[in-house]
Amino acid sequence: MPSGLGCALLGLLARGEQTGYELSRRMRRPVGFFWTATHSQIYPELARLTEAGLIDFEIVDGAGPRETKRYRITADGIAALVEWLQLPGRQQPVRDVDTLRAYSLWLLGRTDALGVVRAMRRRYVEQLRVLEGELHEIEHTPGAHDPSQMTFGNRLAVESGLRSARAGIEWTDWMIARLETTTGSGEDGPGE
Amino acid sequence: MPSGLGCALLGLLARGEQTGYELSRRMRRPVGFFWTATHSQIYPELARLTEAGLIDFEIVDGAGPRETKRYRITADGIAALVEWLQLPGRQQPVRDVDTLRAYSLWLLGRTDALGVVRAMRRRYVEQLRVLEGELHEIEHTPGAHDPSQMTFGNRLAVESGLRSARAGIEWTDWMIARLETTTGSGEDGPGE
DNA sequence: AGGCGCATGTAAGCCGTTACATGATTCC
DNA sequence: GGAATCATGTAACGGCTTACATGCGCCT
Repeated sequence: MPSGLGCALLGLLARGEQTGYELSRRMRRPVGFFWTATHSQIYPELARLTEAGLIDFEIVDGAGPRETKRYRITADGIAALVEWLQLPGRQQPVRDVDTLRAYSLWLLGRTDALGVVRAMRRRYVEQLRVLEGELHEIEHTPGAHDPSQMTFGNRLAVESGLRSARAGIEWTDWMIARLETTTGSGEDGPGE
Repeated sequence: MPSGLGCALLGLLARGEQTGYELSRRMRRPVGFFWTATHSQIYPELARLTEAGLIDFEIVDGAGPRETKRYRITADGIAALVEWLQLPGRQQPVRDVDTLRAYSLWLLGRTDALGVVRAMRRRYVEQLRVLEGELHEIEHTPGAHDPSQMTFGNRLAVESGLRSARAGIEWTDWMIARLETTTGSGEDGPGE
């Protein structure tokens, strides 16, 4: 069974043939909204998937010191991806830096804490803006409403990101309201 | 500057003295809601933080083949944590398995896709239930409304998790509605 | 007698980040 | 002439997971 990155690459190649370079660009956008990887991870992973028979490639002529390879997913690759989709969902490890920061935010004075939270909010707002642009593009492409078309998969992923970004904005707004209105012990920060 | 795990441990020790074992339990719950780590990661990290002077320990007598150490955060440790809190928020790497799956969900027939999405929904509902229990506990402890008390930090983290879980439920509900109502090409799955 | 909780560590291997390395073509 | 894009790889290092390893005290 391929790794998370392997399945991300299979998911991209299920949409059509692509070179390693094209895959690494698509891993930045749009896949980067929910899974990140750089080319130094992608090229070795493509070699592993090839060895496992889940993808293959043909050499085309390109502009570099090395051969340009155009990758394709194989029937075995499609089967592995479909099998992975249906695996019973084990609890995925969570690593949320913003929440980790919030957990220790009581150590900061009110002014500094507000600064940190407002900076977080700005990032969520920016992310929402970008994803709304993506959704706008997707909604005008054919197949976005047909569950058997790949565009539908793009739409599902964007809808997930939108809801995460909105949840982040609501959360930071809630924190800002708490920090602005509560008086606590009447001081600006932990007692000193 | 300590790693993410290092800052999680500093955040726990800022709340009071603890042994490595106690820290590893607290990393499962409640910190596990937003940052996961096992004891095999925690013990080496505690050694690194000790060497950096951010924490120290005293040996107490315990029940094992090795000495039991009770860790404390130092003044340098508090300073490092406060500095980390205020770092400009660089874009954090995202790795969301559920969204990655949704991205390839168009490969499955409608029935199978619904099964996958309903299983995801069940996990979000369960997580929401657990976090609502946490919130109930926290709200009855003193300091939960005072931004300078550590209980306030606990509350911020739980509020983050609650919003994520609710966003997940909304997202899966939206997908379920789409999969149930749309007819697409009139078939159950990609054309074969 | 066996299992669970307390308590601490090491080792192997994979995953991920950052930096190093090369070289053609195209655009400014 | 220089920067960006196309195109592919390797190396070093640190993070993370899984498994191995030990041993006391308490409860059933």
